[in-house]
Amino acid sequence: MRFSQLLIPTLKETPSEAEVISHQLLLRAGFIRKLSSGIYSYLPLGLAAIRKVEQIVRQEMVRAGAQELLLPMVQPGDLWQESGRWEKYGPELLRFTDRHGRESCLGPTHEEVITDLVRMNVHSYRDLPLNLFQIQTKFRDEIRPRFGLMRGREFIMKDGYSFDATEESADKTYMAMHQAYHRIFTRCGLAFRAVEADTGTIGGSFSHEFMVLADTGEDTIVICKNCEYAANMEKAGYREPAKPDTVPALKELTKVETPGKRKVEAVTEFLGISAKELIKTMIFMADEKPVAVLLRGDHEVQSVKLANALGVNDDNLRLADDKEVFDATGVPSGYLGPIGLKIPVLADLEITRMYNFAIGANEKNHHFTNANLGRDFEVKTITDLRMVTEEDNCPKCGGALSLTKGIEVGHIFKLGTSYSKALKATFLDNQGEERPFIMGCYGIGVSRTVAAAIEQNHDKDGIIFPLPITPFQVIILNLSPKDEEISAAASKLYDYLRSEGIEVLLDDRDERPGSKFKDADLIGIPYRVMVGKSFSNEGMLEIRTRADGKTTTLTLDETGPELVKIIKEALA
RNA sequence: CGGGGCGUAGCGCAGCCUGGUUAGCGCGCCUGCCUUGGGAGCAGGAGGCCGCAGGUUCGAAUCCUGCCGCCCCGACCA
Repeated sequence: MRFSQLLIPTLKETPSEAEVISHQLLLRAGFIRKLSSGIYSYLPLGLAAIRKVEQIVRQEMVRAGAQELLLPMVQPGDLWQESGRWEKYGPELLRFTDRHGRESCLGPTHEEVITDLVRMNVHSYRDLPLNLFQIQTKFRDEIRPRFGLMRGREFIMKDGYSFDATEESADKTYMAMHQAYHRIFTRCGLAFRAVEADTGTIGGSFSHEFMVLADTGEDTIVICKNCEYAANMEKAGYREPAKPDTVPALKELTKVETPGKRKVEAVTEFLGISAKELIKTMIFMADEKPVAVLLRGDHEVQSVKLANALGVNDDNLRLADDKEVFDATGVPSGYLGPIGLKIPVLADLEITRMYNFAIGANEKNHHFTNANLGRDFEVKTITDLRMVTEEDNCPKCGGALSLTKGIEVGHIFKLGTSYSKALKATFLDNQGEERPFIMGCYGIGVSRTVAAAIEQNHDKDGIIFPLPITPFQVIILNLSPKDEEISAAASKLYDYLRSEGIEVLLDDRDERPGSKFKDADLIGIPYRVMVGKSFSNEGMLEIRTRADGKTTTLTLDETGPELVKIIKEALA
């Protein structure tokens, strides 16, 4: 394509609305434009990058045995009523009524539709397993869209759904998808980790998130520095340290006055102890009923772990406010402790390794010191309820853990039979018995992947596209469009590369060289060829790689084949 | 939804506090000259319902009220 004919509205300045780097660069490089909050138009370059990712996704899905179809975006409310999600899904589901008064919605995901399709058309184990996917624009009325393509309301997603007859087969499918995802993100040239994710209240057996490692990621993930272990915070475990051989002597429980000392920091400072020698008592409202949670002073609650321990939905769990705390315990917050508490109490595992610790006395302005579990109070439910820290060790190998940020670009999920049961989607097995399909679902945020790639690959001058997902592989800069000799050389190279199947952009604009260099860097095309002065003087062209700025000087006849060679090798 | 911030030319901003002629600046855009290896220079030019609607005032971009939009922080997710 010729630059002069493409819509590439680059910007010299950064629009103030863009906070993260991918958003800024996508805007500046003329890849996207915002229409409305969380809704973007994809301009030619942006679309080209998206298509590249789509193509990789498509190839790997098909390679893994999935087949592509395309499902409707507008979906009848009835189906969602049937699955029970019309009520459950919440305001993220954009609902509307059509002219006949039928309730409808824009598809944020397609479990209902695909399950309906399969239940109507697949009836025998002989037709299984079945793995279907689509690449489509999704709409989720996000509470807060942000970061450009990273979290839009409208976004392009690959969603796949599998149907198996047996657990073994379903697990095999899951593994195949796990591998396919691995290949996809590797091919996209991204640094990523597959992390274990929480399966939530749906109760599926396993789930992995594919996270691109980037500082601007919205999620914190835990990775082992030593082995392959990786998990998100909701799921991350740790290796329990060995119990000390000898239990220290239990000291006498003592009530001390701690006037006005409510926060962990204030209490520990006042008592002259560390936060590791104090147990804090937090009150949560679970389904609007109060529960107390015991944690070591310096630890933080992991709400999903807590929700799972309580058997409630994460959405229905929140920290109690001061009034609720007082109503539930009769004690103002800040002086709570497990001794004599009338509401259900859960404790984090860590407290079983603590002795002679401080706790609230359930009395205003008082705490206990030298409290001990078992002697002074009992807790029925003791389990892992906290955020993992970098002080913890890997649950798999015992190595050091590190917390890093990631962008979730893919999520695979073994669903089991929750949807097939709800929608009565069944088949006959080889014994003639009716069984619900065992399902899995597999998502990839395609537009988000492009944003994530940019987060991971850029410098002060702009984007540095990985070759597999770049909108163009080569950009030729005609530095003197008015010079016939130079223009002819640029065109010749352009034609040659195109005939070799190379995706090439020819900057034929009547602009000064400086602007062309800047735009080429900004757009991030991996290889740049300069045709200018050195061609008219010495008959030489320069190839420059965007990533490292290295240049090679070659003749016109050498340049084309050299580029073809480099690109073919890099993509092999 | 809770908290914070912002709406002035395509983009980035000043002006607003302390109302007063024709609303500025940089970039971009158009024309001409000139220039051509890292966003040149000169000259000329186009482009604004100052987010919208009310109100106060002789007079509102500026003060007041309401609404709308956008961005950031939290809970959600590909």
